Amino acid sequence: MGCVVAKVAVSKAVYAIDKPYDYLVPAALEDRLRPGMRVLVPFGAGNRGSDGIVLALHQQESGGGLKAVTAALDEEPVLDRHGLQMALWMRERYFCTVYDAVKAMLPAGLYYALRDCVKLTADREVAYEASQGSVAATKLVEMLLVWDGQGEMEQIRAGFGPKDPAPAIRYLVERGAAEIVTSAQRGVGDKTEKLAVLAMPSEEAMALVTPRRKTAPLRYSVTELLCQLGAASAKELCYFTGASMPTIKSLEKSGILTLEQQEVFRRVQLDDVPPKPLPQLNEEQQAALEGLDRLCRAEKPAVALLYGVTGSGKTQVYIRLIQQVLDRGGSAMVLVPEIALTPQLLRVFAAHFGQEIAVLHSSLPAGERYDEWKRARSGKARVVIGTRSAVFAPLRNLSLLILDEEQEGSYKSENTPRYHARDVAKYRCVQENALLVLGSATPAVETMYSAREGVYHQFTLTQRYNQKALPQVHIVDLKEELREGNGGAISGLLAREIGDNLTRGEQTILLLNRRGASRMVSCGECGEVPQCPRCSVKLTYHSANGRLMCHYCGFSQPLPHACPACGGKLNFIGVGTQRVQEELEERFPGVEVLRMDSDTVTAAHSHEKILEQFRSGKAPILLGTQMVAKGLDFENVTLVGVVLADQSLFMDDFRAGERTFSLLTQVVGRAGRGEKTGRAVIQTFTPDHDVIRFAARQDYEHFYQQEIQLRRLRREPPFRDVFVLTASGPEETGVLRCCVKLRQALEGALAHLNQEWELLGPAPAAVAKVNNRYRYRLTLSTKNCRGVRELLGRLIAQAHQDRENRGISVYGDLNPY
DNA sequence: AGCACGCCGACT
DNA sequence: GTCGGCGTGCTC
Repeated sequence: MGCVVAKVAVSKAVYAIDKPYDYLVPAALEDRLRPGMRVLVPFGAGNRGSDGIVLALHQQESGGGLKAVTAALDEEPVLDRHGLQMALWMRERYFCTVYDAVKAMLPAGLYYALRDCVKLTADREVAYEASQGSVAATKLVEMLLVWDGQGEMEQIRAGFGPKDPAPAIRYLVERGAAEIVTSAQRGVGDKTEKLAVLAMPSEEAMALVTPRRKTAPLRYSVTELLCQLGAASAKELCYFTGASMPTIKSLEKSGILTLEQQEVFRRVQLDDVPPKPLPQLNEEQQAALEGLDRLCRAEKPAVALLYGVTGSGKTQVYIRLIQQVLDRGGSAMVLVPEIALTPQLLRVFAAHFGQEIAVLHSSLPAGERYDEWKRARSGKARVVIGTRSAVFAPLRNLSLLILDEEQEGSYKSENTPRYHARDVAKYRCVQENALLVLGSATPAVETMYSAREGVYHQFTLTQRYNQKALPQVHIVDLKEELREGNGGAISGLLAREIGDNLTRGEQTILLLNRRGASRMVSCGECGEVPQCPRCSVKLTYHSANGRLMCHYCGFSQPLPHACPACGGKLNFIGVGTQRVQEELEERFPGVEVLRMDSDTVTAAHSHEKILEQFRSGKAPILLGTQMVAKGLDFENVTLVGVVLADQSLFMDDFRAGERTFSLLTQVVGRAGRGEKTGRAVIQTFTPDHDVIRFAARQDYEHFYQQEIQLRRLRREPPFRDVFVLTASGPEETGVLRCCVKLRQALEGALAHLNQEWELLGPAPAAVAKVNNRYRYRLTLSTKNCRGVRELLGRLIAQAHQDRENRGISVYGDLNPY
């Protein structure tokens, strides 16, 4: 007698034991179940429910000893053959489980939150009867009766406190008084922002929390703040008071506030955008279009670099190219960096493709994201535009994939699976025989290298839009400024230029590198700088809420009145945007300075609103971090100032030069987009640094020449790949021991490797401790090949299973930074 | 990682 | 004599 067996990638299987597990398909599901559908299966000794995805189905003589699939979670496959293949590819390349990859590929709205519940199967008396003999079981019965006979595992754990409820549950289950059920419910996830609204008159609310002000200070502070505001996002409440989500939740339970779903990213209305005729192209653009279109129609997949200086009209080429793809019945995808996905950009595309567009963005509300995903899958939308994760969008007949600003770091995921959208895009284009277009004014060194080597096709746009000259750039030596007694953030020259702009009624953009934008406090007496108790970083001061905060773990505390160590007076150090703003207001009294950084960008004051305010010309100066450098086209901006160019230059990673060059080039290009010629001022402590000089001249060619030589010399990408293995755990010695062991195992295995390699470490990570976990890393530089990936995968799994490594987690990352 | 099975000390 | 401590070993 034959039976159907499903190979399933299981969610609860961690990396070390991740493999396809065989499950019997019950007769009732035999006709319905297909590969790519998610299922609910029992897993582990406790047969707890786990979700999984069917990788394959096959006939087998007997299914002896196999467990059976509990239920199908989908009506239709959520991944096709290519999708499943890609998940397997991601596992090998990014050292994640197959299901981790699957989760990254599916929209959050489709994600099932699995809840284990304990359900009483007997009535009140019988249940009590059965629980006789175990105090804990009796307590559990009482708890469950209060909750109408059923309770979630989380609730029960909370109710039991430090005691483990598992034995009590087993006790009842064995006696047939209860059962464990796993329910799959579409989870909304915590991605969407919750809006807290005061649920009663403020006097009443305050009366409720005031008596316990001493014992529950956070509840008090949150309520107090909410009374003032009436409504605020839960995130903001936490930010300003230092509370965390449980506090808010408990206030909700007490009926003091209610939580409502709020859309983080308002779905941009694209219905009312008037259609536009196709853009006219100049000769260069036309040549690029024709070349790209030829590649797109070719039998074989290809990669092309569209290298065009800022303002050379890459977008027009994209639009024409997409139109031709649509005319042939294909579909296309445009990926942009996180910060570049603005309503303006969406409108440009909507003007040409209208309802054919689906927008996929990680901060879209889960429901809408799911809708857009479905529109793409059904073929209703044939142009997907989105950020990193949109690379997985279920488009059919994909024939063109555009990665704009391909050098941007936001294409690399910093969480499991640590994929790079460029790599995934490349893989996908090969799978589906599509053309991959990498667009950039400052391509990643690896990309340009491939283009020069003839691996990628290259198309170049050299002419700036309406033939505008590049801005005049001045480099200011801040050492010189210091010698002349100006220790402020704004040099004499920059101040004069700003002054000129003010009198002329023209606008100025000032950029502060994020790394330098943090502001710390330091004791004037003993020099102490308050540090995060859980992480090895200094706390940074946020004036918006008057607190010292940790950017790594979210810890925060009110700014102390005096030094906690010696009682001395605290001074502010570091040049933050706030500090520059103050300095500007001093120098130019009465002039409005718009500030844009992660502090000022909140639910109420979005990115877009600030930019709109600036665009309308109300404020003469816009000051901000990286976000001001990207894709802003303002007619009236004639001056760009880089307050401090050095910060990103002296990081200890090989991409520092490339990133600095790209950032400076982009921001300098922001000056003079309109009729008037622009100027730029770059302030730096290292005015002779080549990267800064090349960027000032917008000279990518020489920057590239120098950088590629350096990379060759140092054996960095593209000549080799970098694998970083990071171990983290609560005890430093254990983590270190784990790394040393890993290193030894690696060295042994690498000895037989038939290619060059170099192994560094263990060394503490740049931030050695995060959330009370110490982090050490090994760095292996060698050419990325299957052998190395398999070796590393094996070693990570091994480390995971090592008894000595309890509590330590190890992960691998390919070409991080 | 979880979770069960299994073998030793503090209580009814 | 049992409840419950945490030391090994497996997960279809």
